[in-house]
Amino acid sequence: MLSASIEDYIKAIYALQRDQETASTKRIAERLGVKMASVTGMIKHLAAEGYAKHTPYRGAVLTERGKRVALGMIRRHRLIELFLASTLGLSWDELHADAELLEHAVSDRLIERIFEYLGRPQFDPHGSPIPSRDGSMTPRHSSRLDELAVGDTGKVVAVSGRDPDFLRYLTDLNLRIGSKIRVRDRAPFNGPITLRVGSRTIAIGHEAAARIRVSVDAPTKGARKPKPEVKRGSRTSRRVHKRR
Amino acid sequence: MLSASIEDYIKAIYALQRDQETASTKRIAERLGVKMASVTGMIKHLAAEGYAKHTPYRGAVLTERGKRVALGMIRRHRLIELFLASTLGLSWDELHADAELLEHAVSDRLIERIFEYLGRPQFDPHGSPIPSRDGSMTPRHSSRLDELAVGDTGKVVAVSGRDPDFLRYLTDLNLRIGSKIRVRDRAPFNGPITLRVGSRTIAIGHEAAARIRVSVDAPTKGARKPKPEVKRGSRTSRRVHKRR
DNA sequence: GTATAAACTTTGTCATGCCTAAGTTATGCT
DNA sequence: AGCATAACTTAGGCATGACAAAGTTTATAC
Repeated sequence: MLSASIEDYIKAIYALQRDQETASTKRIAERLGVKMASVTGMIKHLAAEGYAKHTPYRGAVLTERGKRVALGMIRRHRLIELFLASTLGLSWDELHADAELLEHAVSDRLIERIFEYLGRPQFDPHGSPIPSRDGSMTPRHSSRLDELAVGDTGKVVAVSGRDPDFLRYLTDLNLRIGSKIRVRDRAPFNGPITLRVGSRTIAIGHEAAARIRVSVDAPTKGARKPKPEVKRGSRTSRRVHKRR
Repeated sequence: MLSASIEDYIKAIYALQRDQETASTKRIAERLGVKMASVTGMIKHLAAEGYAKHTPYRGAVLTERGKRVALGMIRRHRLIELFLASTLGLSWDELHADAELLEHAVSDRLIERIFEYLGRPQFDPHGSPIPSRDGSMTPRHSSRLDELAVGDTGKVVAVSGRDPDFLRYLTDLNLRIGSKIRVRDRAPFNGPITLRVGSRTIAIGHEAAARIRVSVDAPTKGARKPKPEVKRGSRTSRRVHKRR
């Protein structure tokens, strides 16, 4: 059995190396709230145990074995989140913290029971894919909201942050998984993006928009869809400023 | 925050001092699967922290503070068991082990959500009372099955072991919480007790019967209820021997 | 009333997983 | 190139929670 600490380190390295190529000591330390020296020590341990490879001063990379552990943890985490949401009705901003605690304590048997109970789900309450037992994930065909063009319509399929404040902010804007949206305007110079969500018109900053994944509808007749011109948006319309 | 170890020790001492007056080092060690030396050390720590009082060579007794912690843990444990049974449909022999792991990882917030979700329940799946937040428990008016007289009828309200084999044995006999039973015979010399359970007639040993709590029906007209003569039973009937 | 066994405590050790302080390597700026 | 600085590692320590070995107390038997 792996200790909770080891599991956390492996998860952290996995998440970091998804973005950068390699997980630096500093980033791991920040993520886990420990000092860099502690990370160095643990990385060595992980390397000795065959979960990671360590190139001094260059960071850590998971081995296949390490990745398997990481995917297992993510599976647990996401199933627990979905389970808590489905049964207790926890809102998406509350889920992460509790799942983080529980993921180390739930037996494999229980995880599989939960998996079956939920009907072998593919996605968690944030729209992230749940790895299967063998580590494969259903990929998804989605775009970042900040890359949509004016006039595009689509549906929110996932968000990529877990910060409760961010998630509550989205809830306030009526944005949740499944929300239908239409891009009304994109202010230039990375300004806010104006959206139609249900019957409301909202404006959202680029940073937030980049964390929202949307499946874009195929353009229908009559709808003009300017080619995905990412650099600057139209400057036509009234901007809406009611963030926060 | 208390460590999982400390919580386990406090729970163990609580359980032991419910039976004996005081929890001996040896019993605690057996219960927790650690060596006596470790127990001595931890008891000292608990005493220093104000959770227990330690009289050397005489064992440990919880303080009020310690009892409060213990009741909190029992509350968590039982709510988790009931939650897992209600949602995932785990059988009563599977519950204890998982609850034991989870009770250290579930946040207070989550426990209260579970409590509400379950409709503020009073009893867990084994019929044991769930302490309220302030530590009080609904007492129950029940008798040990081995103390019933021939002819008595009643309903199983609780069992006091958590051993999966024992619980599965009861399930095999059709005995579960709520089962209606009638005592058909009590063999002498602590022999088996013969019961009617639904449409089946079963025999159960004294040891097992002592772990089963029954709420006895008030005697109705026509039913003869010999005064609770515990020492020896009638020797009338065919005995049934199909244990195990 | 002493011998002996069982229960208990003391002392010293070990593994984890964290820390601080101090030293080393890599990088980027001039 | 040379040097400042950020990133990283090393070394030494500390707290927890376990253990084994050895010593002490209590209970029990004779």
